[in-house]
Amino acid sequence: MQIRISPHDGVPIYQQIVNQVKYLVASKRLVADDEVPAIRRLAQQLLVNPNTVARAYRELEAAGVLVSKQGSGTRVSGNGSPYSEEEIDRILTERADALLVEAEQLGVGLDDVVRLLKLRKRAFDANEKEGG
Amino acid sequence: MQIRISPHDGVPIYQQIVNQVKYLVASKRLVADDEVPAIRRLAQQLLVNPNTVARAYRELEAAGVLVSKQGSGTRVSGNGSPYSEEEIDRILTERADALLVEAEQLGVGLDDVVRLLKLRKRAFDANEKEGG
DNA sequence: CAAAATGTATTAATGTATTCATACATTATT
DNA sequence: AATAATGTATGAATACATTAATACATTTTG
Repeated sequence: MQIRISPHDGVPIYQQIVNQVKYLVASKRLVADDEVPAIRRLAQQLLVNPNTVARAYRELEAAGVLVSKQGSGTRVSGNGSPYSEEEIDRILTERADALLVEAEQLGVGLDDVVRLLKLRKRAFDANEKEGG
Repeated sequence: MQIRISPHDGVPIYQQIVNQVKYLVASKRLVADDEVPAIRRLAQQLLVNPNTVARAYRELEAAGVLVSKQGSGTRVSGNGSPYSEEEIDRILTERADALLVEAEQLGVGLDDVVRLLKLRKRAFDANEKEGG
């Protein structure tokens, strides 16, 4: 699994792992039932303590991205997120508000924000079949 | 100044103050040259240590939102953000990507995200003349 | 059944962030 | 000038987050 961490980036290692796995799933590089590396194996690959990877996997499981089974391994979840419609709306509204305030503060209008969002979405989708 | 903090919300007090002042400015409840409460006064109002408010004001000054002058007071800045076009683009791109990954993860498509964003923007603008 | 691989749980060590106590410097006010 | 108001700076106490060390439980594999 292609993951790169920056040990002194300010953002915690386990969080970097979470973000990148989410990205891999969102961009279809990882799909349902794909197996992810064993905790100890990824830990060795990243030169990091196994507990750090375990924590990342645990959070990803809580987010509905992965499913772990003791003795067996960890795989990409087939189901969607474990959140209710209401929770999803609350989460996204919160993020949307933060983005709007930030943009306003930086002098960027709604139209430009929407434009940027669509641009990034395209860049995102373009990556679906590449890489590996 | 209407600010409410939740001391044990998980998010730091100084950060809550920063967020809310940014919100007040973004929604035009505070405009250029408006004076904000003195550090000690807001601290007393919020039942918080003056240094906590001082830190919030310091960060807001670094973000170009406020301007402090020793002995005089603190006011809303007239100028825009202190960031270059390049930095603004980098900041917003980062946030946009995070939002897209989150939405994808939650099973929400681009169209719905854009719809939500426009909805929130309207709710935002509707508040410009109210409150106080 | 035994061994090896996997995830899980508990506790401790360490680093970082947050808040506070206190003193200082500058400006406005009288 | 004196006083009071303001923001600024420094160091310590405390709390929190992150990572690590170690042991445990479950499942697979032979």
